[in-house]
Amino acid sequence: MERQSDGTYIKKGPWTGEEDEVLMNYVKKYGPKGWSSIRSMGLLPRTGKSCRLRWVNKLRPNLKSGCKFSAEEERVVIELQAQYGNKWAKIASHLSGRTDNDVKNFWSARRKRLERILQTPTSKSNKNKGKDPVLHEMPIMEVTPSNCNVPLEQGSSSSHEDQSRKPPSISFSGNSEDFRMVPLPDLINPDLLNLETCLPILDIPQPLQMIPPVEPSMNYPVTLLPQLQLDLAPEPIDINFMDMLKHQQQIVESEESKPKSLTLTRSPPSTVTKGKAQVGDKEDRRILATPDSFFDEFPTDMFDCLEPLPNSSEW
DNA sequence: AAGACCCGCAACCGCAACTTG
DNA sequence: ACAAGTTGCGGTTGCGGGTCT
Repeated sequence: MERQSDGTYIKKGPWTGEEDEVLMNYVKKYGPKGWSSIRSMGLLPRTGKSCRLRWVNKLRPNLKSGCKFSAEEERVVIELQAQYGNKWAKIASHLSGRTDNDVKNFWSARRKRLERILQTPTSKSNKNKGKDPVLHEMPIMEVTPSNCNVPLEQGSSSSHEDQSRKPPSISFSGNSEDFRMVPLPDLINPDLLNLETCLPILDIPQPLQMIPPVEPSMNYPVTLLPQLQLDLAPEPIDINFMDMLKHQQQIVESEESKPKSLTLTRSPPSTVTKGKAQVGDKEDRRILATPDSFFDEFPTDMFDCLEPLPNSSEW
């Protein structure tokens, strides 16, 4: 309780069931408005702000409170965050049953996880060995916005302009000395965290997963990151981000157990592609890894079986 | 068993935008 | 036009539960 200058008290902290009930009754009677009058009417010793927040975040009907974000919701948040920035209310409006607070908390938790994973050196990772022994040191895949197919609103991020001038860059290798470590500030850049949206191959709709693994000798020029080749294996893919990271880590570890000469860089041109993909220099090979170029390499009719994504009103 | 640490979540705070008199 | 009140939003913090040492 906090005493106000007018002698009244304002309660803060967790809400009780009784308070919730009073608030529900108020909304039933007067609608979700006039929040300040709840206190002035003497119904609750809470500020109007507090009442509104409680209603919006916990008492509103059709909320998915306590329910973890699904892979699809995660994907939507990531795409919309890239598009709108930290406009949590706007993003939440695309997700039924989610509040801006939910989205905000989800995003910050996700960012913290990534920062930890991408930043933590092997020696420190022992702390987590009980929780997740698979995650020791992650190779960094740096993906710039220019190779993401996420539509960007004008002015949504000032950093995009600079980054778009750089060539698309994906640095990935099984040899630790080949890892390109990205400074933390870059990692925090949300655009660089959008691995799912930057690598839509990992978000393969179900029918596509039925496609058999691609052989390097096939006629279709295919440009795959090494882990993506493995990802095309018949087993189902969980696009949950943490699972994806674990999956990549397992691949890295299995590759590391092979002779040193076998690195995780993509296969030599002669074994990978033909046509425009048949290039040798580092930079061109990076460009080949963009999502667009990846799909461009498939026969145009192979996506006929895919259902279009539902629009946001259907979510 | 106890303390340290980590993590998710609920709630608060400050500010900006909007509304009303 | 302006001030006061209200609402909405994004950032931050503190608490409680779970896990590890």
